Amino acid sequence: MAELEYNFKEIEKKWQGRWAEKDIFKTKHDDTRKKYYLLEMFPYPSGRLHMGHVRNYTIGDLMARFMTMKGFNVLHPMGWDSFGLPAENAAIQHNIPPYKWTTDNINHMKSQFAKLGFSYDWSREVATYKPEYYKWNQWVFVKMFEKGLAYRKNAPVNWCPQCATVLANEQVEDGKCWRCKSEVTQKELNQWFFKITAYAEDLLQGHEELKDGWPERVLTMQRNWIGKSHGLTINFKLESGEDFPIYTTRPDTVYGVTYMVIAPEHPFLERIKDTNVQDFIARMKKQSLIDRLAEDKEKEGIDTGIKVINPFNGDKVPLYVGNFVLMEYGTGMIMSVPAHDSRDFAFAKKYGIPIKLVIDNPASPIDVNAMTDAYVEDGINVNSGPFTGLSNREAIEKISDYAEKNGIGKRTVNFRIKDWLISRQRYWGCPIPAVYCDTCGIQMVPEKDLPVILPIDVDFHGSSQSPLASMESFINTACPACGGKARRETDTMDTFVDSSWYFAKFASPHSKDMFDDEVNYWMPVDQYIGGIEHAVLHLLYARFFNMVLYDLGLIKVKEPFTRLLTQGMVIKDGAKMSKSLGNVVDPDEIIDAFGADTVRMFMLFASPPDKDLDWSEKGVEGCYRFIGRVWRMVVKYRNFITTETIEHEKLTTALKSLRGELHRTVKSVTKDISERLQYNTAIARMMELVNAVYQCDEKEIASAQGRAVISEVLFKLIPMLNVFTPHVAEELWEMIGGGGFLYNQPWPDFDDALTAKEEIEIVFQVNGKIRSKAQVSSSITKDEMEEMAIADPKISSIIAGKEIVKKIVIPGKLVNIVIKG
RNA sequence: GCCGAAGUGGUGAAAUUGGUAAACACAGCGGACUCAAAAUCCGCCGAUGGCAACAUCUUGAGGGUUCGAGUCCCUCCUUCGGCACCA
Repeated sequence: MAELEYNFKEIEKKWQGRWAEKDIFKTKHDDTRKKYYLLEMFPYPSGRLHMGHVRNYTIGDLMARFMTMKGFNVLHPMGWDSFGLPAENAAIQHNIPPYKWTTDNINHMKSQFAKLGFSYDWSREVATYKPEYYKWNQWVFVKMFEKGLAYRKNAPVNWCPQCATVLANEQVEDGKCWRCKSEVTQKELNQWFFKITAYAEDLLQGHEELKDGWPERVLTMQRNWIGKSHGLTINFKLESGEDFPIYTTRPDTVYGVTYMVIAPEHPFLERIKDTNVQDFIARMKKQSLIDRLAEDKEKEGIDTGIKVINPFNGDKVPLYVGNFVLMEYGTGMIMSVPAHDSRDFAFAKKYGIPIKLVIDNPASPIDVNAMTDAYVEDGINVNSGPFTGLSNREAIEKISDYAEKNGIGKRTVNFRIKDWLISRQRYWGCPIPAVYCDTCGIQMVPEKDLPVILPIDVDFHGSSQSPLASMESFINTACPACGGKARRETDTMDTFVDSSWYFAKFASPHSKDMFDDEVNYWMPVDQYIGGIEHAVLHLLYARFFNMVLYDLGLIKVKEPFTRLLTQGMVIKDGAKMSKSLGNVVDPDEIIDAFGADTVRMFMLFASPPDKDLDWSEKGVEGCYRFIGRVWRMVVKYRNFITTETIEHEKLTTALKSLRGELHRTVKSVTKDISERLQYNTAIARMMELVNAVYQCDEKEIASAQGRAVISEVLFKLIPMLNVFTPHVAEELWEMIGGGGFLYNQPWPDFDDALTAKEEIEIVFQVNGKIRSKAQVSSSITKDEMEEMAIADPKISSIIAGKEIVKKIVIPGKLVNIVIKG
């Protein structure tokens, strides 16, 4: 009997070998079936898979196998986000060249993928560190440069001292570097940017298309990040007559302006000679932006002595320099209305600036001298010239109309999102294809000379500096325009550029050009799966990049990801598994102890995919037990397999009920997977079915009709198991003589007529409280239910002598009798 | 402050359209098998009271709508996530 033990090691090896041998996961264009592109976010090849990866890819594999069984032509590729800083750190610390370190890691992780039995089409593998891939980063970069979407500018940028490179705004979290968590500082540097702001409106509009398929919270995070606001730019004037434009979202308060504030970095301030003011500006500029904007930071300012004229009422108000005004937002200058803005109120109190009420509370009039904070609610305009008496909501529109008609203002839309800083002072990334010539200035490398190859034989000498920066053989080149001496850009691209289009490359991985026609057969990705942490990073960048590719005519869809599933984290002892906390569980160890099928099932059973999952070794054991229970059941009944047809009406009650359970299980498992994305309950339903088989009398199952029923059970249950535990499912399929790869079998169907229970339990309530229950035939009528309720001894004793107000009968569920007194 | 998600047994969690709260599993307890243990199979398992039948209570708190609320509405509390001197 030894060969009939559940030996997961042998089984998993056997089927992984057969799948590979027959190359069954390879995908081709096929017009006879509907396409389905399923993608999980590709990993950074850090060396080993962690549980988060296992969870992500297990969910993806389930959906890929399910859609395949449902008859779709499924694209399910995998690749490597293989540029990035950890490779350089390994090089510096252990003197391993980044290329070798990365390649070794890819090979190791690929073997781990194989051990998990994922259904990837490896013939489409893509790795971003390969010249044939990153050539197209450079090619698109050149196109973007030509369109003004890639540009170089001097700007204050985020600098991570630990990583020795600049960072995009999206990569600074809470003032800290997203990768190494060290404090980010500000530096004024000449850097390359992608003009994502040009697509701010499109990125926002695109949400309309995504709102059914994406989690609400991801859309919200992106909306907040894009930060669209509607307002009015008002041309205040200096006494000299010069324009002094400011942006406000509260034009209704313009009659209440009592001072103006300007950012310390504003070039306007160069004209001020006053040494006190210049000292203040110098001091403010020294504070990093992060310090200045810290939450509890005291607002500081100084009067410049300059007066600004309000175009609405002619008021002359003082101009202050203030540390809280941002140069990058609006015009870098603001109007201040202390009566109706808390920050302005505090500042005015501190510097003794007058406060002027222009919006009153209609419910309880405000005494401006008694105010302890600004009045920021809606109200009625007062002291507002011709606009006095309007509701402030109305005043916003009327004042804006007036400003536009009289040339003193213009309705303006502002966005908080800033351009994407993409240059990195690092070695292990895609070279930026720019050349600097003293005569011709910035030049792009011509298309015929692409790719600019990143040299891989480099020596770090233990230094944290990028070796490119001092590599003369790389730097020295000829100017593409004049042929004279020129120098290459030594910065590389943010690795988020690499991952902004890989999903499209999977669709035509071997094309000579960036893509071939296949890209538009497969795109968009129908279902994308990955972590929530990319909500405003990768998921925003990729949408932007895809829109650029759309405008270049390379891709026919504007939005690359139709549906998005953000899977939860893997938690142990109340915290995310991480090396620093020491609560990491190595997937390899668990696979060795229980098998890949068990690990996969646990990942799907312990919680719904979008919620966090609590790691529990006991829970893993439970899944292992369930697989064993199925195994023993199949071994026990495998000799009963028959092709005899079932005569349903002739079945015994027990067999009828088992068969009903089977069809109900298929129905709910199908729905849980395809509609509800709730794999934990799908597994629970299968457990119930297996429990029902164990509950069924063996002699009944051994009967002729019993054999037919158990055959049906096995021939439907095992294909369902395939998407959760593919190795053992294939083995059991072979055991019952299923034939062919289970991977290629159709998903089991069910007969809806058989899903109805013959006998159901109904409840009898009095005033909504359950007082009695009864087993009845499912064909019972409403009238019969009502009669039964009244006749029920418990019910009748409760309602005896009471007035019945009404009776509510819910067919197949309950009877509720409402009584008085 | 603004926006979003969540709060259910000892634990992970179910409850699909407002209709039997706690499915399924983990842990625990008991039984069968065994010389014994493991494995396996079977049973019990929200709280309180009761020998029991049973009764009462129970989905963060308090109100409301309804014959009936975990689910809908209002107020509040807590936790997590995002944005935040953005004018």
